[in-house]
Amino acid sequence: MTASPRNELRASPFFRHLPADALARVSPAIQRKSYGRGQLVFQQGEPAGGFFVILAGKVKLRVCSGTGKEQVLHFFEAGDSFGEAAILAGEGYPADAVTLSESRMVYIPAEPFLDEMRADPDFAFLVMRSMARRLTEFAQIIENLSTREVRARLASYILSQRRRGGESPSLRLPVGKGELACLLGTTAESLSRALRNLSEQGMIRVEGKMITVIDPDALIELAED
Amino acid sequence: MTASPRNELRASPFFRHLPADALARVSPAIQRKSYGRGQLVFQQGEPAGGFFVILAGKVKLRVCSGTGKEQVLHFFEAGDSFGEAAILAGEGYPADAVTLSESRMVYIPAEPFLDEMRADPDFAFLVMRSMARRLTEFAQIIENLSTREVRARLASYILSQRRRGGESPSLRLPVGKGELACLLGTTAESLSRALRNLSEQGMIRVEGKMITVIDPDALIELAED
DNA sequence: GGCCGCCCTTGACCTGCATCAATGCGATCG
DNA sequence: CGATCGCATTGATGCAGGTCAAGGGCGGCC
Repeated sequence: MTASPRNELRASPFFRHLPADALARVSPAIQRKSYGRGQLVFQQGEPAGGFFVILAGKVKLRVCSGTGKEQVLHFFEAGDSFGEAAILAGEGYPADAVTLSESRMVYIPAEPFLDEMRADPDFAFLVMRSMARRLTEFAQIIENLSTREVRARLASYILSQRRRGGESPSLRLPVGKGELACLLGTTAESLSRALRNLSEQGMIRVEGKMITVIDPDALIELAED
Repeated sequence: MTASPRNELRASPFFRHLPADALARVSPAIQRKSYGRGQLVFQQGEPAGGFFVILAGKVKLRVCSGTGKEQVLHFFEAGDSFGEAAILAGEGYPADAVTLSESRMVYIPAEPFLDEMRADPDFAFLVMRSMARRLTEFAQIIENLSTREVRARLASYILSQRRRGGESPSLRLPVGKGELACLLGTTAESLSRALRNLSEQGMIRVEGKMITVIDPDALIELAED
């Protein structure tokens, strides 16, 4: 269990590249944390005292309205980190983080993190790049939510997953359909109908969590709206 | 015209704090650019070779769907900078930038910008903070678009503008109502109806671009959804 | 002052999608 | 091996808000 935190940290892109002495500097400050499924890691508005690296499990970042409607911003899995931006903004976490499964993580307090960035420009650039990417990702979400209908968002999501999977025609949904609906800004019911529709049109085949792309060009056209 | 680019740069938060020698280092690389109203500064997907600081004028950052529906991400004005994140992400600009009025700006190429960040950690932190803030702002937009109805988004916008204006009860819209509608993810027609509705409910008073908040508590309740 | 063009408003209509409610269908467990 | 729980599907209905079309106000400009 407490065996080798450092080796585990190496699994995160944020730490993989760190020179050994840097890792040694931050190591003493970090804490290990375990969560059950569906637990709140932090909450929107809570002061951001540190960030998290996932060793095992899945986490969603989400915002909620007063009436309970939920919108997922991002799904994280083992090796990912989240919460860094909140430290830099200095305004409290802008969203909730909730585990989707039993998870183990490390918590890195703000101070050693900021010190390390100051000391190591390459590390700082990595953090910046990751933030900048997230920014373009959020811009994508906004574009999808605001300008596209549900079927188009779904098509766009399927295409993006296919790209990540090396253009292989079939892919496995990383989360349940209810959660996916929250990422796409719709409901489980509407997503179900959209999936059926794309199947009927012969663009995809759906078998549980497996989706096979049959007609990529039709999907692309649909996604363009 | 060419009088004193450096003094003008000082108007930007990004450069105000820079030591004189740093400013001297970047100055030779920058270019001044002028735009008419409604011109495209850069386009979604275009490789990001640099970023912009506005000396005079207004600019909107927006995404568009294939069918032409537009969603504004942010309005920028004199002193603001935009496009930095695209350089760091290294993936091309994630949105369009369009002038809302005649504008003068400076263009700073990526290289001297990156060099300066490497050389000056404080500067790098400023950039990071600004990106992190934009990230929380985008999260807000996503929350609004996805989980709130138009009237609630409008209420939320009015309250945020009131905060910026030092809690003064009356505020002036920085842009036309058509543009504002695009920021709120709706149409000019729907925004018009929402404004009338809030007026009828006695929450605000509307006179052209001037909005007076009459019942802040009601607005707050409405914004919570 | 009067004409024109732009932005805003208002009304009537229509549609995409959320909502509600019921059922299906595996997995897990006693 | 049936009972149960979580998740997914399907159908029926209602509504927020987008779209289309027609004025209305106002400032700029000749």
